[in-house]
Amino acid sequence: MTAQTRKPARLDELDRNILRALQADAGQSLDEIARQVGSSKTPVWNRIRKMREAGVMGPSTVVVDPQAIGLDACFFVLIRTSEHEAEWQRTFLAALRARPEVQEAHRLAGEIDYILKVRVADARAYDVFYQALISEVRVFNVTALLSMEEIKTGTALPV
Amino acid sequence: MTAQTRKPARLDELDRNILRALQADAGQSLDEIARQVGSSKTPVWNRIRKMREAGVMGPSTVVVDPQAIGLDACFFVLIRTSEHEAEWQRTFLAALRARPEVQEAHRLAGEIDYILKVRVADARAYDVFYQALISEVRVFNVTALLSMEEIKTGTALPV
DNA sequence: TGTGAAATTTCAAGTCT
DNA sequence: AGACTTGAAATTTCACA
Repeated sequence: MTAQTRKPARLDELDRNILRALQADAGQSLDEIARQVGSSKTPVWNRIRKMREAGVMGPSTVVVDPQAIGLDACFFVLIRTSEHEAEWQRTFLAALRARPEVQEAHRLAGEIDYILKVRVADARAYDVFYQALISEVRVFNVTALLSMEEIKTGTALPV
Repeated sequence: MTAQTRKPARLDELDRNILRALQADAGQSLDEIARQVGSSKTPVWNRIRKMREAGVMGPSTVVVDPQAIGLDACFFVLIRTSEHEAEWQRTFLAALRARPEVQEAHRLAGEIDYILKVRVADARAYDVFYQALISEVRVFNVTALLSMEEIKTGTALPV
């Protein structure tokens, strides 16, 4: 159920064009997409179905402006730990998954063990999050990097 | 055109519920959403329109599985620079925005000046990206953190 | 504002070239 | 395989409470 699941999934040029169009705007009609990729409704629709089933694309979502809902602060958190037992890791991952302010979490290769992207209302709210986290699980060293400006954001992949 | 645009946008409980539903799955029908938030089609539709216009939510997109399109490597790149002139920054930002492998870029407070999230096919492709970047713009120090496992990903905000 | 129903589009399948 | 056709369901509009 985790990590490193191989997804072969051969995609041709038409598939990639469809993905590009959908990433730009998933709310478009089939006709528009078909026109953009230079094909017709039926084949486009069949390919979308196939890619959905293959897990190439997940459900569609809307991107919400964080500031509009009062989430003005974004931190990247670098975490070093001394513990590497399975049990510790299990608790840690569960804690991360349970906290909605953690937008992203990766286990890393090298000196730094984990990196998190955390979105909160302000610095005060980050401290609350931080205190809660270190009380739940033992970590060796934590560095928080505060974002001053989002230069680029987006989930769009170069397909 | 950049940074720190204030978006007051008063949202009530119904708005927030609608956002939650749309973040979970933007492909749902109006009827389903209305049922979930305990309202009816037209008011829900009006609020969605209003929030779209206000920029609270952007266009809907699909999340594409990176592995399915051969993007198996994910790096977080920490960048220190000695230059802080406006002209240098302009060039640097333009370079980041132009490169599709850069999924995210933030200007930071503190010792580290920038953090990037970069998605590429493999370590070799990362090196190509890295060489291209440092040939375009002078940077003092670059640290690349390789992700071994994506514990949590997603754009869903806790609205 | 929210409600209910009408008209226009769009989806999703089946069939045929 | 891709193009036409069709029934069902969705979106968007409009008049009313």
